[in-house]
Amino acid sequence: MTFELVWIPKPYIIPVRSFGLCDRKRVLWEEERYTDGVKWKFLEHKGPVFAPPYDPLPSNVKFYYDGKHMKLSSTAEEVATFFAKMLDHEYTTKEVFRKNFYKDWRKEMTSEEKSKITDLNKCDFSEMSEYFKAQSEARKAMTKEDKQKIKEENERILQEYGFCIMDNHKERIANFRIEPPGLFRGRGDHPKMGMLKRRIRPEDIIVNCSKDSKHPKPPPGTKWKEVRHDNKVTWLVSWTENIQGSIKYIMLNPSSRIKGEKDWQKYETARRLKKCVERIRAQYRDDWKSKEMRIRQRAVALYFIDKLALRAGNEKEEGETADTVGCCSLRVEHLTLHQEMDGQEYVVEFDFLGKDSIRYYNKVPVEKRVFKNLQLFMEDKEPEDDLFDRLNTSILNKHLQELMDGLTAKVFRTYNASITLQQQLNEITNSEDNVPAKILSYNRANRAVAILCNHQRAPPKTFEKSMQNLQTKIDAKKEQLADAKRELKMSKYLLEGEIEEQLMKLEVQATDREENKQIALGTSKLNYLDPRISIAWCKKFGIPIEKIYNKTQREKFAWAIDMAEKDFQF
DNA sequence: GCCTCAACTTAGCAGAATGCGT
DNA sequence: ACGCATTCTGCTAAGTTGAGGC
Repeated sequence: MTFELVWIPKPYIIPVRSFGLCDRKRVLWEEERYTDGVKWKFLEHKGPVFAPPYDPLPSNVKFYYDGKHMKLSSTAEEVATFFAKMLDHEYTTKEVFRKNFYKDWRKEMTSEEKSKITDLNKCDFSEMSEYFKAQSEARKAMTKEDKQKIKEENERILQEYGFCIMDNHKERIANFRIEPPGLFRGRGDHPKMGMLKRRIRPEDIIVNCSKDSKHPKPPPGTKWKEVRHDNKVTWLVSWTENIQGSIKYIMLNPSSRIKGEKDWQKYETARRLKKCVERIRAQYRDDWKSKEMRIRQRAVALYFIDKLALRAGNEKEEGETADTVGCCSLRVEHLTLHQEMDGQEYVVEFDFLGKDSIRYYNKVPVEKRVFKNLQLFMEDKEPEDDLFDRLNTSILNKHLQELMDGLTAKVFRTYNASITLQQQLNEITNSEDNVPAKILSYNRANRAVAILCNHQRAPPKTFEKSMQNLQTKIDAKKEQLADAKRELKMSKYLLEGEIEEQLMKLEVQATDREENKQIALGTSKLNYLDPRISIAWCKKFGIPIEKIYNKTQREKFAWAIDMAEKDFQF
């Protein structure tokens, strides 16, 4: 997969090799393409910003064990403060959380502390907790000047550590701050919740930069674990985290050339799928009849991935993470088959926890053949058995690769999300509508995608109240309109028109908010919807892009803003 | 064919920043 | 200008993918 044109983002330093086309307003330059997985030729940065060292509690803030004051060693105290800061959270009451915390906390105690502290239930962190609450209040109540000082200091750190130079471009770094120590809280029912996430030191850090760059310096008196010069990868800094033993990275911001180009490429792959998706669908439908079990399973799984936008579903190590599944890892217990339901034939009821332990619940009528296959796959199995016992993501992706270059399971999610947005926009946008009504249409199209991808959120805590407030405003506006109609003034019609428009705007807002109660639009907007669709739509209907994308999003999608014309179709 | 691991994308949430009505 | 509501941003967990070792 190569692209002749390379998009060059704005903050470039020296436009080397800008001999290519810079046609009209597009900012497309022809630049040397790297081959063999080379990601850059020059990379210079200042290294990470470490978490501030532990600041011990003032002596009047006490910890009590079994009702008696006990002075903790600095190390044990630090870990205790992590717990104290979470005291108001429900999960500090969970058995698993407490058990994991206690086990890891003990490791940080002196032998004396270990012998004294033998029961977490006898530990009283409440004074510590109150202290932190007071601190947080004090921070909120700071004077403007003090707040301004902190802001300026943060800005200074950002300017110093938040940027790097990669191949003539000054680029923003995404996460240049090292994750501070604390207690791990996974999502959902995580077996490792409460474990101590340890402090990262310079000795844990691998720095990646180019040989000919000014290397980042470790803090005085420390050393990096390693400095390497691997230009086949995009990260600047990495370290191994102690909870799962996985590697964490510092990488570039989504606004960077390297991320933007990858994003562009992702959508181009999805557009190539568009050209052959009907062929692929015909194929998997045909495969439902295969005499080989593995092929039938593959075909039904692919059908789910395509129709329901399920994730691939890798196997996970039991006991290491929350019990969640995707398509290939579905178990018999996650499906219920209904020969007939609510007047529909062959209904499959899905109920499982997906990524981030978000529940997927759906009732879907399927083709008779799919239904019969599912019955076959579930025959003689226990609820906890795999539905697709002859399939995994590796087999599936190898098959997909044969169907189309660059095709993997996740491309279907991107494709179906983007094509849905495009179709919805084409269908429901009314060119006669005013701007707020058009934006409601846009949000509805976006919502259709979020529902497809099962992007949920907890309803905002203030939801009911905010709906009420809005309704109050609407009522007031209606009254105002009635008043205006009663009055006989020169400016009557002008005024009426204005109020009607304001009322309409409020009503649209109320509809939008209500429909969005449990739906999260952000994820699909950021990761699944080809931004060129939205930008073209804005241009076509005269909607300012700012109404659709905020500043961060406009930076991330700079490539698309540069290249999409009003007639772009996904 | 497994399995493991590195590298990268995708995800929801909490707290900070901003906006808006009074 | 102030206080609350809303939006934005940062954070980091949790996925997917492909390569490489046996």
